[in-house]
Amino acid sequence: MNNLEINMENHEETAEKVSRNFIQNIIDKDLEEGTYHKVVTRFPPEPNGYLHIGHAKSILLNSNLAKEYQGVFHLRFDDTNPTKEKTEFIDSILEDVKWICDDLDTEQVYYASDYFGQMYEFARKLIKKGKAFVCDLSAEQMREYRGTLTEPGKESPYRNRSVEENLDLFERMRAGEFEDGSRVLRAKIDMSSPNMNMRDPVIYRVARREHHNTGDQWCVYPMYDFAHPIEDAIEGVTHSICTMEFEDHRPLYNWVVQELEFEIPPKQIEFAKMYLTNVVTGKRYIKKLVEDGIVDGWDDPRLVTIAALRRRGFTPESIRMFMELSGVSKAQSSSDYAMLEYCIREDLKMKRPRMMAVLDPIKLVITNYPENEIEYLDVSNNQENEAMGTRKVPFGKVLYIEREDFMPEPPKKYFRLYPGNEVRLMNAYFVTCTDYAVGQDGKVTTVYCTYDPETKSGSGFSGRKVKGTIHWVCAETAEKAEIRLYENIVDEEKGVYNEDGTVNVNPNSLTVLKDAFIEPALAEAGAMDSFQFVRQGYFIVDSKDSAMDHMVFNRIVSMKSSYRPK
RNA sequence: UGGGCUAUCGCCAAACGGUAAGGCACUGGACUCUGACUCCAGCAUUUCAAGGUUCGAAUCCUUGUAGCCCAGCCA
Repeated sequence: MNNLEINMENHEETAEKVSRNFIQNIIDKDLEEGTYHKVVTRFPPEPNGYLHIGHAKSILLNSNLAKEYQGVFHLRFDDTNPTKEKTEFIDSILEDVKWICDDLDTEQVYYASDYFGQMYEFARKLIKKGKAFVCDLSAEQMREYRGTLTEPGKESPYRNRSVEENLDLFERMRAGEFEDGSRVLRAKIDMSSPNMNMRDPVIYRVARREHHNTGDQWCVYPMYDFAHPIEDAIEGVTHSICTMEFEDHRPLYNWVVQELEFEIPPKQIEFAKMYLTNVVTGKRYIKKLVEDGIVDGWDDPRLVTIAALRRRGFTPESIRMFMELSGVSKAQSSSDYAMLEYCIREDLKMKRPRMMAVLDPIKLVITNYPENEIEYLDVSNNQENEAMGTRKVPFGKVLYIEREDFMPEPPKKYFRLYPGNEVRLMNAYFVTCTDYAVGQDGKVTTVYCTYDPETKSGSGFSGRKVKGTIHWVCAETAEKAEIRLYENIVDEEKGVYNEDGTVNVNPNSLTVLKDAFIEPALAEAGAMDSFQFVRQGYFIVDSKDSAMDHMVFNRIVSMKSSYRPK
């Protein structure tokens, strides 16, 4: 080993020092002190909607932690409230979680509803300990008894029922003897606690609802605060990582864990939710947009549900990278959408082919190019990754170029085509603009040029340089395509709803370009293939319906451009 | 105005009493057969504010200020 290699090694060691987040610090300490010996984490969605980008943070945080500590990660459906839950959502969540962490297998999937029997017994245990009671107060009465944020609550008149009576009543609740809402089981804690969650919280309610998993087996269902710690304990979860709004629930979580005397008590840790700037992440808002028909469904590419991002062309790798770059903390924060775009650009740029497509075409005629001749140029699929090989691209006398790549009267520092200027046609020849034609509407229709055969791409020509390079597509062989440019649908700076109650929708959230042309090689792509359209950004084949006479592409992200006229 | 939590660059986020990492964004410049990519340079004399302790404070103490969460038989 020579000195250089030694230096490199040292360098790598120092560069490896990556900062650890506060959760890793907690786990490190727990392991060191022997509180736990194996890390078990979980992601516990309620199947009442589709997952969005914010959930991806929780999924990845939990699964990565399990991986890092050679532990186990569970996907657990927190399906304790049948009034809101649907199998449609279970299916979508399963699909999305599998997509985000590609190594999830079915053994890691759990259902809270599978523990209903055990939960019922745990509730009885609480009753026997004198720590829970059946309460006959109505919902409104209970609200009155609860007190306010600044005033303590009053104890329920049913609080001191005997253990026997409570056991009997609870049994009859379960047997279906009482109407929905007529009685609940409550934990007996402290009505004067400054923490509202500790004021004798409801832990079981009566609800005659068909459950997607247990059918009509139950008519009493446990509440989150009671069920969750039990679910964690049953599964051996060590670190129950949730979002900040549950911080006030931690004392109750710990109360349940303690009163039920679990051998290895799970520990709840809270972190701040991920918000994205100018994007709707609230589940109820997304739900409303779907229900109101403002978007086409939960996977409409203008949303940031996982399904929508997937359809828009984001890769799981890009989402993972985004979460890694974002970090974890307890401070309320909102990540910049630009960072997500950076991640998908970064992920795609080396691994997807770069092809030519013209989104807003005008014709370019090469006056000195032979009539009816088509030549096939060798073009690299990705100049930065030669392993991606080459392809043949047809070239002829008549081409399409981008409307914005020609200006009759160019502003200063415009490097593209204008009368008298010479530019490179990418992967082909230099052309000089000699003339142009304008249609009745005053818009340019055709640009006339001459080309210089000596300047052919790959010929090594170095006689002169040009400032601009533009892309093109051969008119005779080009295929037609439809391009959809999606923007995130709602501008949250203005709020999701306007004052009159209408949804504040970005009117330009979807732009459809119907007259785009793509090079022939692109026409062979299958649905969900992604490409970089040279100088246009990254696109994904969204639809290739044989009934249509063209392909449909969605834009993932546009490219940066440092040219801004005026 | 009860309780809980948070406050470090436009946006995330490190720093754990020893003299403010990094990424995104942005701005210059170099390179260029993509005005992309890449590269190089610049971007917090200061950590919500004011006091205090200390040789030394983003870190400890005091007093304020601002934001978020909690009064579902939702999760």
